[in-house]
Amino acid sequence: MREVAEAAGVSVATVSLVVNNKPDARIGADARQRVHDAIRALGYRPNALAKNLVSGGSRFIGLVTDAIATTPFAGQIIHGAQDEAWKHGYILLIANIEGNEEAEREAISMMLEHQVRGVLYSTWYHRAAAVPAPLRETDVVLVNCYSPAGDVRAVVPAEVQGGRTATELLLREGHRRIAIINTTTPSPAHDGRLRGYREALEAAGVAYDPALVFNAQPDQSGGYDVVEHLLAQGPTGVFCHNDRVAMGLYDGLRERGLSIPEDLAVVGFDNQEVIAAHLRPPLTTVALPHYELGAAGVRVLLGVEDAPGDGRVEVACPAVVRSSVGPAQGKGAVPRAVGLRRS
Amino acid sequence: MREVAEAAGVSVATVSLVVNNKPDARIGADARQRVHDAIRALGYRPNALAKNLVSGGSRFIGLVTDAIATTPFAGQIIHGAQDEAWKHGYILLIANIEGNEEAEREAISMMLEHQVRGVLYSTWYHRAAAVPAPLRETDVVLVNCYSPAGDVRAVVPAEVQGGRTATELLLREGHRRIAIINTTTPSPAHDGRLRGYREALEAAGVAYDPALVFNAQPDQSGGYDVVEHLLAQGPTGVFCHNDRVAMGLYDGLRERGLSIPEDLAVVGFDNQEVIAAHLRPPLTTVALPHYELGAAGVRVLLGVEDAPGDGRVEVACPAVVRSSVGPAQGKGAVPRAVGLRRS
DNA sequence: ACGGGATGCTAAAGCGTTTTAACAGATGTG
DNA sequence: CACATCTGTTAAAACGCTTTAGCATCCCGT
Repeated sequence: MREVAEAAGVSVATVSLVVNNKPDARIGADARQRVHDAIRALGYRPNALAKNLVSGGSRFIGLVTDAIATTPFAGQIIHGAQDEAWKHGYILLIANIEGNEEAEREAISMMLEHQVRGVLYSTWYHRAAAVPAPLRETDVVLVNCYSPAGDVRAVVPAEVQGGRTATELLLREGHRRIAIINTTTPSPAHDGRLRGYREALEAAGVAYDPALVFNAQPDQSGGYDVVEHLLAQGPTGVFCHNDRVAMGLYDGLRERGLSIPEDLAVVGFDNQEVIAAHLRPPLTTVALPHYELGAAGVRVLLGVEDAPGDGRVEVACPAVVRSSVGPAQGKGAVPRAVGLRRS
Repeated sequence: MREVAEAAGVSVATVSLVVNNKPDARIGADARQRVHDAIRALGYRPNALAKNLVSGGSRFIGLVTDAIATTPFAGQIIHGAQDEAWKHGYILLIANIEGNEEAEREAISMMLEHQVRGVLYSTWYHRAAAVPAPLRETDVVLVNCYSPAGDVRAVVPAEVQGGRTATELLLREGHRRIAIINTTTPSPAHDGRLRGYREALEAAGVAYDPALVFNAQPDQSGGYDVVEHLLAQGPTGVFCHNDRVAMGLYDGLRERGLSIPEDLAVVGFDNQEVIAAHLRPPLTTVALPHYELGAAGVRVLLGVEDAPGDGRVEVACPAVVRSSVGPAQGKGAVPRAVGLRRS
């Protein structure tokens, strides 16, 4: 910068003024021009480090994730956060602490030392999370998790709305005997989606039948193993806890010569691209809004979007309609294959 | 820091010396203790920004990716890079430019302005890439892509070794009539894997039969659509360009009542967890070492691991054995289902 | 008792910016 | 023509730290 100043025959103060294009700076057109020329000639780049030092704060936002690795989802949270941060002139500092307490401490320290504007603390599946104490020193917002004490702002998926949406996908095609394959353990997803399921049923005037509620491991084998019991209840539609369960279900159904959606309409959850979009038939599902979660996280952090009174913002889980749901046929009992195709 | 100095009754210089634990600094035990106490009492944290300013460089490594979004893979590259960077005391600055030229320019500028130690430029699939000019101002290493001019260090997957490995997986179970379902367009993956396939065949003394080489869209539908032609050639094993093609193949085979691996042994490529691990039967495949690519990228950048003469390091693609490959049975023609199961 | 080497600590410069107060010169005003 | 105002520019302090040269002390050997 000093060099630029010399080359342009002005002071560094002037250079700073023109570089930052200060609105109330009175700089002559010619001087301004000379500075620009000098900058170009010398290939000058401002030093962001110094800039931050003097301004007292940085344009960094920290993102700590508990398992960027384990799941394709984490990538979307990062992506959403990164896009949104970028939009506001911020840069993401990411740290991924694979459940390692010490790594977590270090990561947080390093972020604090870099004077981050704030940090996003995210988990790869929706759950309660304890906010590490040092984080209290800065602004924090929880992403895809929440503090049971409710004392920290959080951005989470709207599980009950998602459950409702999934169920409505079936209801609106005339299905009345709708099963749900839930997970085995309580969690925001387990409880919320079940609640949404019941709400949708009630709103549609369909009685809730506990016999139609199944619990299974939330993966392919879980979906595969539950088929027998499921079929025994004669549903015409089923809402699976996630796409992988649906994938297992597809296999089980296929082995029995049953076809989707004719014999059984199935709705998944998560919208895990690789699976959902490419199953045969493509799976109708409800998306977990990971990208939005990340983006909303930085908005809340930056105060662009503000959280309601309780500091908890729920992001909608939108329906993704593909081809695994068709109109309800006949009723009860194990349905048989009938014509009527949907594209 | 000044406050700490006052509280401890020493100068800031002393505090600095203590904090950084300088080896050749002569500080009395008592003064050292007082400084530590003061630090604890005041909850002091060094300001990394200032530290970087004075040291002239930062502990940042930039990572620019072309599509963190599009694929679960990118996440692994980030993860590997982040872990390795962390290990060496570096922090990742990530920017994701969805093919947007301007975003790319800005991202690079911002990294340069932050005095990054260097940058990793990565693509989500293995291909040739042009290095943006401004990047020449710093250290760059290409990850999962390469500069055709060969003037920039690059870390890429070992496609031909991968192709060889995949083929050997089949060969070693006695298969001799092995088909390959490749992509339709030339690319490092297309060419390299085919070459590996031929090398493996040759090494095993099996004649190369062009009729066994198929080209298909590299996704489920591609795999599904090619089944007919494939079966017409009566292979006992097939090497698919990727796991999604294998997934489509599974569907086509199942519809024809054929079973895997008894009627046809199949090997995938990529090791896309969600698919490979959960297909029925679980898919034997060859992994694309994304995590390693990211990690090796920072190692090369930091000079911890040095690239060979041509500046190109190839990372091995390891076999991931699951259950879709069994011993070869009978020979030629469309095989019929036979007992012999593998778990 | 005295010079010399350790030992313990500090003053001050410097890193690359931003920002504020102030100055010199030009221009307008009464 | 003297004064107030603008206009264009700059000097200098500040941001929080590192680092080097140097200043006192103190201890030791003689």
